[in-house]
Amino acid sequence: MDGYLEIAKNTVVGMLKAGNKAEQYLNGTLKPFDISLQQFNVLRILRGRKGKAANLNTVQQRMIHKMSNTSRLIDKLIEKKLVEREICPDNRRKIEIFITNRGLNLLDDLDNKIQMTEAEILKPLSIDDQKILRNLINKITLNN
Amino acid sequence: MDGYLEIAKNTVVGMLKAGNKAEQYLNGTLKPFDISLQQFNVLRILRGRKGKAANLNTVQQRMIHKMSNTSRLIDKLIEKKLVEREICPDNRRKIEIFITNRGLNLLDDLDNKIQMTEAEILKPLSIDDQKILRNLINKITLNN
DNA sequence: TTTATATATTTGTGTATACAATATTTGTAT
DNA sequence: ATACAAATATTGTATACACAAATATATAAA
Repeated sequence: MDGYLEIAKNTVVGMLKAGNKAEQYLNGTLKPFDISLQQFNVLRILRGRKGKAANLNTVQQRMIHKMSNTSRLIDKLIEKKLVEREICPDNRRKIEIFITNRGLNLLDDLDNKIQMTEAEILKPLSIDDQKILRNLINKITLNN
Repeated sequence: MDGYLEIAKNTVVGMLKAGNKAEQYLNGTLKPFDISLQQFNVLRILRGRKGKAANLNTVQQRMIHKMSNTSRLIDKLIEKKLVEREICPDNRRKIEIFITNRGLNLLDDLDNKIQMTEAEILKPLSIDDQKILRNLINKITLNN
């Protein structure tokens, strides 16, 4: 294997490892709150809509993990009373999902802790390196 | 949220997305061969040992995904006759795992396809950018 | 030698995930 | 209107996974 392919391989393996490490750390932070990273991200997506409803399709498109089963993930959040689901009156195929006050409060509690975890993950990098890394990664995930 | 924290957040989210994208692509390439990314990586680890045995502990440490259940993953590879397992004679607690010829042949078949997938994932980056990305990521995953 | 402790792997079990199949509603063409 | 296709979400099902508990072996201590 020549140099070019070797670099590509190492880069991709590194991406996998880095993503996995971030996931481990974040899940560790979330675990005491009995919530998974995917659930947390859905909550953040809903908070970002600032009261506006989101239908399942929209949520799915913005999710980090493109899992095929957002329905059941939402079910779990509903069980915990962190979100609510209604049938969209305009189009009864769709559903509308809202974050509850309880969900918002949970995110408030988590924000600091997640920030600390993010800082921990990126600790080996200077702020300038972080910017470079973010820009390179953004190029890769542009269409996702 | 101020700039610093925003950068960290975006960087971490980007890492998650990039890792996920890479995983999706690689799994897509592997799927026709009825093998998962984790199984593929174990096979590559074993090939890297060049005939030397690896015990389960060693494999687990080198795996990209630090799952707790390497036993059953090995079981799957044994079912497919891609690896073999023996009890270590020196220390009967340990097992020794080898890749079979069939496993090596499968890796041969896959090498080109995986390289093409890696190139596809990294297509948006120049080779210099790939090096920079790899170096930054390596700093993050140094202890993993 | 017996007991305790550490190491290495396997197994049990509940949950998560991927993928396909199935409703249900809407839009479109005949 | 009726039939057909598309969009949207849910459910079935097999597999994968995380985590803890159990098993088996080895090492150390009393």
